[in-house]
Amino acid sequence: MVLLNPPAGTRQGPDRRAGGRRLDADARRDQLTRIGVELARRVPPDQISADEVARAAGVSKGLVFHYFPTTRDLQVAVLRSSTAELLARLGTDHAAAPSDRLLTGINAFVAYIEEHPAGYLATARGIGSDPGSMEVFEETRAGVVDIMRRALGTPELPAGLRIAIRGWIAMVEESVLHWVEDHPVPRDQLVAFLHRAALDLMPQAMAMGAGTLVPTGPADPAVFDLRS
Amino acid sequence: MVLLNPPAGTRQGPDRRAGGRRLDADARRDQLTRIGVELARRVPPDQISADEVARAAGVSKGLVFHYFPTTRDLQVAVLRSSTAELLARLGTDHAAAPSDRLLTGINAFVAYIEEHPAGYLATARGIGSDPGSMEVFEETRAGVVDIMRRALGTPELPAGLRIAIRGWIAMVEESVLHWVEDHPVPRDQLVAFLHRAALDLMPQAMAMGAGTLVPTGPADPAVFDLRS
DNA sequence: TACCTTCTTGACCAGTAGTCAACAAATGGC
DNA sequence: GCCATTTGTTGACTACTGGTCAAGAAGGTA
Repeated sequence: MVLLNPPAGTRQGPDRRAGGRRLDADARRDQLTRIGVELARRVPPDQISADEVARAAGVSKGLVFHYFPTTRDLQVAVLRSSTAELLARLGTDHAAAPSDRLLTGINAFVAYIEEHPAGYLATARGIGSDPGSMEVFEETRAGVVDIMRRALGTPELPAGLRIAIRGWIAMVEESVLHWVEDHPVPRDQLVAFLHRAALDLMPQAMAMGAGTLVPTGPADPAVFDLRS
Repeated sequence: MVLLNPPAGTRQGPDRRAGGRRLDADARRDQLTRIGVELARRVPPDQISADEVARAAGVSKGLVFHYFPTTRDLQVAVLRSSTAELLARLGTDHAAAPSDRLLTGINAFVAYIEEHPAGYLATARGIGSDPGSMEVFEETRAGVVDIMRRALGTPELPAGLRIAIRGWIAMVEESVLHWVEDHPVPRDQLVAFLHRAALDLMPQAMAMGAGTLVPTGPADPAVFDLRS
């Protein structure tokens, strides 16, 4: 019960555990982040604890707090590292035409979610209210918007188009997350639908804020009535 | 320092604070939930603590834990109570035509977010990874889908259409949350865009899973190339 | 060897979620 | 009016976990 701080010299042997060897700062930080990303496949990112990461790495909890001042910082680093991979996979295929690059991107996104369904669900919805995590979310979504901007070949996006692109990205995310639960329609039809949706929505989105109110093409209210 | 449990009779006076009077179980539970909803306007729902609610209600922390076994249960009750109001506001206007009901619903949603921008952002994205909270999220989204199903006048939705509706809802949410930050386009144009998007997407969605692959209308890949 | 820098440790502390035995306000006979 | 039972309520207590810090070990350098 009486465990007073032993001010000197009561130190046990080296105790070289798995990752316990001395590493330089960057290597250690990377190692801890990697271990966190590993853990995030099983545990939602907002439930990763410094203690857990420390145990998995074979180091002391204090060391983890040395590199990540708060648990949130650790979680944000894990989150950022995870989303970086997704962004990297979406931005390929630079030579093709915009419409084809878009299709490739949608396929890559579906593939990514098929690989880590639980993990992506946790990072997409299990963000929590932490400002740092929300910032990563924002960065990621902005990153996807920027990939689309480059695919479109324009230096900047009109406000209406930017809003529509963000909305469309959310639609893709939600559709795929819901689809992956039980695959109720063929995969290629889902992809085609989302691709087609982008092609249809963007021209109208450009009209937003430009004075003209959705002037292009037909829009028959009756198509929205299944009883007809 | 030595505060041993006084096993008998050391109890101070009645101490009737604001809400400290004896209430029957249902009334007390409702009161605590209401206070939680109040708090949720300032604090993200996943940061509401039993202690805080207890203080605001003028009762002991133990009492809150009597009604809500865990802090999560409290937060989920708050969340559910909040989203119930939103659903109630979206499902009105039963007499109008489907397309008009849709428009009314979009307007109601935009109005709701304009009233509680921070609160909605926190509940939409700050859900966290708690299973209970995710369940409320699912219930809410399913509720909106059902409102649209009734507006369409059909007893059940084809799989492809259900996916598309969920996707469209996510698009509306994301677009409006982004729009409300700085209102870069006129409100009515945003609403018109989202309305038009639904009218355009749903017919194509119905084709999903029905064998035919997006057969209706024009789809020119060139419209997706701003350089043209 | 002595010295310095940098990485690492583990005892400790603080705050908070959750428990529980006891208490008190109503309620219902008698 | 009084006693017994039920049920809402309390607050001291415990357990756990995020975070601190003084001290030490490992490696480099002269």
